[in-house]
Amino acid sequence: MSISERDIALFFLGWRGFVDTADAVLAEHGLGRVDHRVLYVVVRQPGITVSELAGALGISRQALHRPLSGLLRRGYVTRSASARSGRERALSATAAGAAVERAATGPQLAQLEHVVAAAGDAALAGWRAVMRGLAEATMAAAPPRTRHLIES
Amino acid sequence: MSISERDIALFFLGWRGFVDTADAVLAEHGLGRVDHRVLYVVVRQPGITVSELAGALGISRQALHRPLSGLLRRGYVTRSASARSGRERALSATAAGAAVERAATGPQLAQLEHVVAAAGDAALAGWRAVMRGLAEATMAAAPPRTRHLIES
DNA sequence: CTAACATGTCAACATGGTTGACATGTCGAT
DNA sequence: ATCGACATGTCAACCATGTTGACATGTTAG
Repeated sequence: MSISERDIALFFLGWRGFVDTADAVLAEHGLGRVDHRVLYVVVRQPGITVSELAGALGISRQALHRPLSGLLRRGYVTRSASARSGRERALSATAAGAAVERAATGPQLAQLEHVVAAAGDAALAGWRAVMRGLAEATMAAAPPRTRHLIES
Repeated sequence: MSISERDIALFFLGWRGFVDTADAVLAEHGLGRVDHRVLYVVVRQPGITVSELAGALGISRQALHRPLSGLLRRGYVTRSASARSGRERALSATAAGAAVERAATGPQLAQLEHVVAAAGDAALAGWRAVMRGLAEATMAAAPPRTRHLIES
């Protein structure tokens, strides 16, 4: 068994199906994909700085500015002084922010559970191994906080 | 073993690593991600119609118009009368179009091969099973030609 | 004190997508 | 033969997400 060109289509279609699941929920809250990604990281890495967050998402600080401002304005994220340094800001999710993140992430987890229930635990292990491998290259250039997202 | 929240991050990072691989090549040719997707499908489904292509990519006919015009102008894709019906157009890739598609897809296949060489064939089988499951929901609403992309 | 650093913010622009509207040509059914 | 449904081409206005470049402000380290 070896790699087929179809695996590329499979990857694309699988990713699309997965993303669509969250999009449906996010639309009800007037949020976009970026907002979901920001909330996802901030919920799991409370106290993360702006630069670290931008690095984890793989976008520039300027690209982060608009969506982050929106989340701050809606009260989903708070920005406070960092404990380490006064020039850094510590970002955290509010209860409301964590709730909306959970609302978007939950269905995705359920979808994965459903698929794995049919495919088996061995399939999940294989899926993780391949995904880890693919993420490696990108991870090397990413800030430390990024790695925390997928490691214990 | 069960689904973890980290699997979502793993999925995102894996997808990003995979897409970045093709992006690097595409940038050298002055093409974008859409162009790659269009070429990928057209190469594998020669004679596909405009509507079918839009459906397979999951975008509107209007969204397809700009990138497709560009690919026609550059001579990567041809548009001819359909054999079935005079109101349909049959899209096909030229030799140049197939070449640039191969240049972008090749490194992605190599990356997958590399990862699977380390993770093992069982991991690949598991990865495919999970991806197939995730693609299912989306596939149901997609045109028949879409399914051909991942089936024999 | 000064230079490096983290941040906030604005502007101009690229890419990829949406909906709506309208014209053209073709096919099928009456 | 006409008429409606269909596939397409194309334009416009707009949205979401990203880029680079520039510049201001406050903070920390040497």
